[in-house]
Amino acid sequence: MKDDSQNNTAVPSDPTDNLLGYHIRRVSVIMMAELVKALQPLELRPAEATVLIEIEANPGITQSDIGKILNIKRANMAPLVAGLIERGCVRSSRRDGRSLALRLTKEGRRITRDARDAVLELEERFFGQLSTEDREQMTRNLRNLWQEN
Amino acid sequence: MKDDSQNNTAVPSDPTDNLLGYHIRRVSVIMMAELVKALQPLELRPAEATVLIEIEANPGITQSDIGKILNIKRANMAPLVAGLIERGCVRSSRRDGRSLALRLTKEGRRITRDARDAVLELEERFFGQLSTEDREQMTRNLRNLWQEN
DNA sequence: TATTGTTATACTCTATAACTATA
DNA sequence: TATAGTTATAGAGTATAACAATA
Repeated sequence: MKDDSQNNTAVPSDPTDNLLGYHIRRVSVIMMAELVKALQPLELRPAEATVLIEIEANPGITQSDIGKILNIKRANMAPLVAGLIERGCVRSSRRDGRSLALRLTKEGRRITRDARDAVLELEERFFGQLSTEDREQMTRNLRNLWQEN
Repeated sequence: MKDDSQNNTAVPSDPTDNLLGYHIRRVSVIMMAELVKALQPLELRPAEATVLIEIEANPGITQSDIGKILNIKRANMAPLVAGLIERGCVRSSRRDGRSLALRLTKEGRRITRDARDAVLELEERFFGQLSTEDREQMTRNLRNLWQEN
């Protein structure tokens, strides 16, 4: 009944319909655009917000370790962190002669709380329609996929 | 037993662990990089391959309609299609004074077949570890998410 | 020798604006 | 007036290379 191999209606065929990768990409693009908008009032970009949240959860973490965790290159971490320091959100101290340990300032904690609220609100708005089971299963599967590849 | 709210081990906490959006993003980035590599031998970029596959499935489709379906702006479709025509993969004919109807050439059909093979091979390599049920459920959920947002 | 941080820079992708021609 | 296509261009994100300082 659902066989449309001899489909002669005017409905255009959609060769991407069964490609999981295609749908991941489309969701990712829309979601990132929404995230940019959600963080705009805080004057934070997604990478900056994620770095702040990572520092908050791991005070004293090294700049290079954050880059490794979040897959941000050293060369791109430098100006990003410099901006956060200049804005008074982060302070850095020498861990040894090379590494910089990062911590949030009071202002940094405030803006990080707002950023996390914005992220969680977007998560709910975007994925709230999914059942808890579907959501947990997708989270588990996707986490495994990127951590293994 | 699994409560680590009083965790005092050296394992760094991971504030992104439960964020579905974060995992979608990480998977998307890795997957797109793999797709770029998989299409490199054909000298196609992901957008070009997707456009070819769309034309193959809908011969005579309009350049602007492809852009609408794949979310590619007119201004970016123009040089993309021009390149495919110059390479002898696509031919365009006037549908009316404004619109261009696109079709694959013989060479275009060959390279499109190779591109689709590469895409499907990557899908299997990347998502093959998922159970059929999980894969279908993710596909369904993600398709709904981007088509509704 | 390898690692950390920094700077400069190039490349890709995507977005906007302006224009022509046609519906 | 709105749509289709084109061109030029700007911006964001990410990549590489080279360098200094330190382990």
